[in-house]
Amino acid sequence: MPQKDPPRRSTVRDVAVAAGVSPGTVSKALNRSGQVSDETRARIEQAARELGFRPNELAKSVFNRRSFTVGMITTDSFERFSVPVMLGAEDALGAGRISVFLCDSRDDPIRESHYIEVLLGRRVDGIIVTGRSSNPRKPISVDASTPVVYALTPSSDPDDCSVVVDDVAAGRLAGDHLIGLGRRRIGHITGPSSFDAVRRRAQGLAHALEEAGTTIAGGVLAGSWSEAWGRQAAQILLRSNPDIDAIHCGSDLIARGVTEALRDAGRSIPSDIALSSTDNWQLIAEGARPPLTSIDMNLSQVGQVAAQRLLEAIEGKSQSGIELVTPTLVVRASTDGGV
Amino acid sequence: MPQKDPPRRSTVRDVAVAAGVSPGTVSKALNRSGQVSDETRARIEQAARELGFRPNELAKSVFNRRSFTVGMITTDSFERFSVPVMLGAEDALGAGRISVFLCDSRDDPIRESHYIEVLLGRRVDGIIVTGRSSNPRKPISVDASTPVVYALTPSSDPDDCSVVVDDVAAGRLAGDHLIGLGRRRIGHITGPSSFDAVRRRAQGLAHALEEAGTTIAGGVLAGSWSEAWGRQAAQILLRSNPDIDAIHCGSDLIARGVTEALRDAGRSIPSDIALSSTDNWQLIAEGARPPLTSIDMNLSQVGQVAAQRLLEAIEGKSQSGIELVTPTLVVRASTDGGV
DNA sequence: TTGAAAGCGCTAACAG
DNA sequence: CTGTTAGCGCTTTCAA
Repeated sequence: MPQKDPPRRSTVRDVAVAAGVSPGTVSKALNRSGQVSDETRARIEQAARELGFRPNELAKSVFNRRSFTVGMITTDSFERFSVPVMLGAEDALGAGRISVFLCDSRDDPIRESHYIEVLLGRRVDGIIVTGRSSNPRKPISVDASTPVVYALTPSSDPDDCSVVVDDVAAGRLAGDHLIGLGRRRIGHITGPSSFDAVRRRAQGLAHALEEAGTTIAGGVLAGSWSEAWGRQAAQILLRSNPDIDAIHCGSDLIARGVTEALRDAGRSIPSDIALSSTDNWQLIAEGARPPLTSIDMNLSQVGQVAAQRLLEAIEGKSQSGIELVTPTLVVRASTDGGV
Repeated sequence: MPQKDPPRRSTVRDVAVAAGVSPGTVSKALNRSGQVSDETRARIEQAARELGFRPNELAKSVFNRRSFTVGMITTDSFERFSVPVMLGAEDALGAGRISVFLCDSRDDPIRESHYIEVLLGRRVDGIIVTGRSSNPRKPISVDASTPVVYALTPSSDPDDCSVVVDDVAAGRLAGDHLIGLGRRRIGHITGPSSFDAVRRRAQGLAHALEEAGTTIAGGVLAGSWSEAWGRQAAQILLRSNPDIDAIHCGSDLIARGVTEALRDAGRSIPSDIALSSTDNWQLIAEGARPPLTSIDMNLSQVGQVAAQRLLEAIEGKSQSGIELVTPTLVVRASTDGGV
């Protein structure tokens, strides 16, 4: 009879003896299953309260073969992008009384597979995989009975279920907005062209401009995600296309750099040049001079939808393919001189 | 005989029949406990591999009364501050093969106590509570057998174990640095004085200046954590103390605002005015013109130490009181004209 | 060296 | 309405 040193908490049996009934009856009373007389139930609940009884969910899980637990693996240390996704997912899952295991793989395949082993050992009901970039990734390998949903970073296997941001729509949204303001000579300064997101956003922007009979002024200026690149690219653009009347940026940080270069060049925002960007990173967008109009990628919605799909898959109704979440335009002073 | 629909994975018993031995022997062989002949062990491992057997940690936990799982509760949605703490903790715990449950209470007491219930039900071995501010908080209520460590935001009960950043040292570090550069007329622009961190940092700065025979020029300018306040306060300071030769800021964002105001005023950094700040938020500090010297609060170390203390408490060696983590100075161009 | 049996904490089936 | 029994998956005495 092994007796361990860890804390011995009160059990169903303890409650049973305290209430003078059998363990089975305690279970029924506390779970409102089966038929128990009000009088007995009251006595049991009383005893449970006095003993500070809290049912052991682990034991239930063993019995139910269901842990009400999911794993969330990120490759990017939950930086700016995956945090909102993760919170959205946690939110949606919490409502279904499911807890989330946090795993930061740091983009290391060894760590990642280690985490997968651990999660499977803990019998998670499913796994959400998230990352930074929207470039597809190799699917993780788990036994077929554990559902997996990819968020933000899709799986390269089209049979998997992925939920990502609609980058084309993001570009188009910005384009339509600037066009709607009457601008026609619109530049685009963005991140490295190795990112699918960069290419798709540019594509969406180009489509919007095409419909208005124009093209991206100066072409797509792809560089890095930094403020420094924003400053530099803005200078290039002002030199090549001095008559430009709007610029759309691939990130808020880039846009910050652009605001500075424009100020240095004596161009005012938005009257001379309207400026929009992507991410809607509040602290950055609102702190800029002027505050930035930005495309919100609705990352927490990505997380919520991913969680939703995972729940469905756990229930046996699994989807496959890539689901797109639509971004939203947030207008601020950098395109809105009116207010 | 309840037969559930959830996936039936292979069990010790399955491996046992496949290998033609008893379950007990499988357990011994796989855990390298007890004595098993090499030949039998090989056969068992072979069978386990073929069946894709993975031990059910939940069942082990029930037996061991130890889940190798901890809960992490944050009040601030894992924003900029608690993310590094959480990652540091996850790192330290992962090494001990402990998984982390993520709980975002959003500063809502109802949600918080709900999460605590859930965590205790899942029989976590311990709980880490973290938040945004360094102001003490009311301790969470759990049964005495579940250890709790507070990170970043200390418990108001001195008998609890808390791990926080040393704000006084942060202020002193900045002061010593600026003094070391030969500056003597040093201003301080910081966040709301309702934050303990704000008051303690100012205090540390003041001490450093005192030792050099000076005081904070213009007094402590306490406002908000925004860039806008940084801009505004810098203007105030330039007016009241035009001969100022250094400014220390309570956050990188505030410092960003200050850089702009100084540029507008035609003061150059660092030759006219040296500028230092707090947080070392890399993206922000490095993107500034010039890049900002900043005090790194070593948040991930806070998380690591908290995890360490929690592990000790789980082993029965619990500490109490507040432990301070020392910040680090990161020098960049805003105080270093030399390079 | 191996197997049989009992138990971790909980629940469901079946009697009474 | 309540108690008994068996079993979730695993481990650990204790015999053989």
